[in-house]
Amino acid sequence: MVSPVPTASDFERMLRGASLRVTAPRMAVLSAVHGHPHADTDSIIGVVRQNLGAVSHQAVYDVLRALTGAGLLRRIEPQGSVARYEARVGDNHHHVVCRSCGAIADVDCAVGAAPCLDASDDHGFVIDEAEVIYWGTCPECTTAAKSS
Amino acid sequence: MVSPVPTASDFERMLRGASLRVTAPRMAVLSAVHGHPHADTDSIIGVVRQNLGAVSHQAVYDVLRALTGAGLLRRIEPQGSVARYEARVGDNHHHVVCRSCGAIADVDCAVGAAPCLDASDDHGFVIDEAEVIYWGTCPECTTAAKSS
DNA sequence: TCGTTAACTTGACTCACTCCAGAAAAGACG
DNA sequence: CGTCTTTTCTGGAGTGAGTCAAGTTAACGA
Repeated sequence: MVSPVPTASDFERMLRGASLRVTAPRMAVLSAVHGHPHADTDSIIGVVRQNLGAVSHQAVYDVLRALTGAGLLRRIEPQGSVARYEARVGDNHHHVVCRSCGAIADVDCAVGAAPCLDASDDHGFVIDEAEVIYWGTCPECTTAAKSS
Repeated sequence: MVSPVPTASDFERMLRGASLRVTAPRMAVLSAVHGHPHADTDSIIGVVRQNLGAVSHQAVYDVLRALTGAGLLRRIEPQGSVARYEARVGDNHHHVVCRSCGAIADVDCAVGAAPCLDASDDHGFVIDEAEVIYWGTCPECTTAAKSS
């Protein structure tokens, strides 16, 4: 794992490690996602443009797909929400989603280290990943609901 | 639980039980979803039209939403797929999705009865449901990959 | 420095899904 | 059974995330 706040050269190293060309849009996207976990594509475009000026939305979509494919980012899309991206990859962690405000938080896996990778092995599928989404209410919304 | 192959009167009972009016489109949608688990909206529209003749897509969307809200259907939408509906509700079960062909199968929960409802209780969220999606390769695609 | 090839720009387009207003049907009540 | 109220259905237009395609630009290895 790189340092908690990766620098430009960290990003560059990541890109080269994945045999991807190092370009300004890619650096900016990588940085934006590291700085704004669980951001949707639109927010990322916003952040990237703040840093770089004009970047086409298409470029951001391409970069996000390339980085996701290379394993540098992870794409999550809870029901009823648009696609979101996060930079925490490689560790098997999951998410809690607030039903009322859509907030997302990371949760480490409950059942040990590589926990939920065993289904009751049905149907002959070869399972390589288990994705868990917890649905609930975040502290803010819980408080708001109580006081009403 | 009703019989494995619910009849029209079962559907009617379900609708009335949910204080929903009994209409032909609703019956047809309910029957279509029971007969085609994990079908997407478009397929459902197709099946409904085969049985009823002309039905607006809007009606089907409305019905699906009403039935989902009433708890008679469950909506699932794995990443990269459009919304799908299934009739198995009430029991906490999960899904395996094939990465290559998108096939979906039901899986009972691995870790006991109401299993994964405990996250490592982070962030003060009040969790009411855990949704698990297993990603992997279905038997057909596994075979196809091996023989290539 | 040059050529190759991947990456970016622009702009049109697709497709699932939603919104709206009016017409029709279902259920309740006398 | 007939009328009234409420809910649902129809048809058509609209929205918005995401994609496709063609052409230009820039990264990087030789």
